[in-house]
Amino acid sequence: MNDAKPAKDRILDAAEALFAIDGYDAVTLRQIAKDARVDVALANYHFGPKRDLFDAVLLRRAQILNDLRIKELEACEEQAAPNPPSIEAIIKAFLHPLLIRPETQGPGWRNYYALVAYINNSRRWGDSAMSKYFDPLVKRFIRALKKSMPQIADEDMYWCYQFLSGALVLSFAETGRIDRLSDGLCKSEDLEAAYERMVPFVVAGFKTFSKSN
Amino acid sequence: MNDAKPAKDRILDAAEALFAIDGYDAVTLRQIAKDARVDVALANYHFGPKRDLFDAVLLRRAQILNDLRIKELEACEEQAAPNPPSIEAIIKAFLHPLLIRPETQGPGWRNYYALVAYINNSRRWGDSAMSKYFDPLVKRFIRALKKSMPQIADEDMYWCYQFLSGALVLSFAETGRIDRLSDGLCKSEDLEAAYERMVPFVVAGFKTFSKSN
DNA sequence: GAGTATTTTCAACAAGCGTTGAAAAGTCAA
DNA sequence: TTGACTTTTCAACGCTTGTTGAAAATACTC
Repeated sequence: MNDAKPAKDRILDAAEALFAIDGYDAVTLRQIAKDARVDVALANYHFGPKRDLFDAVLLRRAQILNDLRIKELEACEEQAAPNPPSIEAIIKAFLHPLLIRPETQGPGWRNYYALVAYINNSRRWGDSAMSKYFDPLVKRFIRALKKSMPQIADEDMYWCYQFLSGALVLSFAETGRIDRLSDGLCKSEDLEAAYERMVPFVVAGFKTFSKSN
Repeated sequence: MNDAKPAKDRILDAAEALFAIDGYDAVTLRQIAKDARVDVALANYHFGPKRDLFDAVLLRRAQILNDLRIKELEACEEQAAPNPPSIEAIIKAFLHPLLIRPETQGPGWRNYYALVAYINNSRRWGDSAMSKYFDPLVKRFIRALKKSMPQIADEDMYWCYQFLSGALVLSFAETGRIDRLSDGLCKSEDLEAAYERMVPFVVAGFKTFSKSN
């Protein structure tokens, strides 16, 4: 909510923060406009109807995140060449860019992750703009994983990714659930803690299916 | 939508189906009433305000499901006594009752799972009626897991449950994502397929942290 | 079958919604 | 300073929302 930012960005920021908590329908353009210190009509002027504003919020960060992921994947592939990289290296390339770093700073990214959780777990937004945007990236990672696990059955691979996706998306949404369950011992905001444990957890899961039987 | 059912149940069924797809705010009482073939005002008469109807939908099945889970957990504990049960047995006791069985038949349960995904991944509904209802059960399972993994650190245990929760909830929500990613090879509706793979996946994940280091 | 309770419908309320067209303010080049 | 263009505000539109109080219909008891 920086005054220096142009109104268009302030609208995106406000929309992102509100959508992240309450979802699409509970948020009104008037709330967004108020938080952005802007008239209601301006959102429509810049982004068109409400649904298009929602898509704009989603797409703003998708490119940045996926570029980072692809870069890390290619780096670990080059490093391991001519062999395929380890499963762990691929999983890390997928998860590591989500950690808040110089490239991905500020509360906006955290709100964005909550929004991804909202989309990912919904039946309604399955074919939203973001899903279309993420699918190619995910397929790219699954191809890489298959090279490192030639014995795995295709069905097993897709289900394993589903589990990874569910674990990841819930953990980065910062719902506060783990704080409540653990009586404050674990913190939802501690994405590093989630990352450190998620890597060995899902790598072990994938490896269960990479062994021949 | 059986005519034989009392109107109160028809309202709950219709609300469940609509909330499962579109979430709380996108659904109107008029849609619910229409699907239940009932006047709008009747929902308010039976359940009070909209929010209370939502809670009623959530709580209707929570008790049934959690009773089944506790029963399976106690059964496997008895069978293993005086030793603690295996991790796999505990995980199965947690997951197995979710499969559609004589006790849990019909589309209502599938809609309910989608609703759980909606709640579980949201910041907004963290302290909803359902969360309060599920927490004691989850704590009971975590206690059981700790007995079977005395070496595990508490933080690791909670994060592992978080991953389990995310994987489970996404997979049973039947979002259609895996169908799209796998070009139809995997089916969201195939909860048995999800279950069969989820058990070894998360058991391997938990075991990563049960070994001393 | 009269009379009481419960359930269901009807009609309407105030409030808030997304959207829009025209007016105002601001920006910038010549 | 003018004039063209973009950005922002203003005021209002038609519509839908959740909720409500009274009337009608149904169910139940004696």
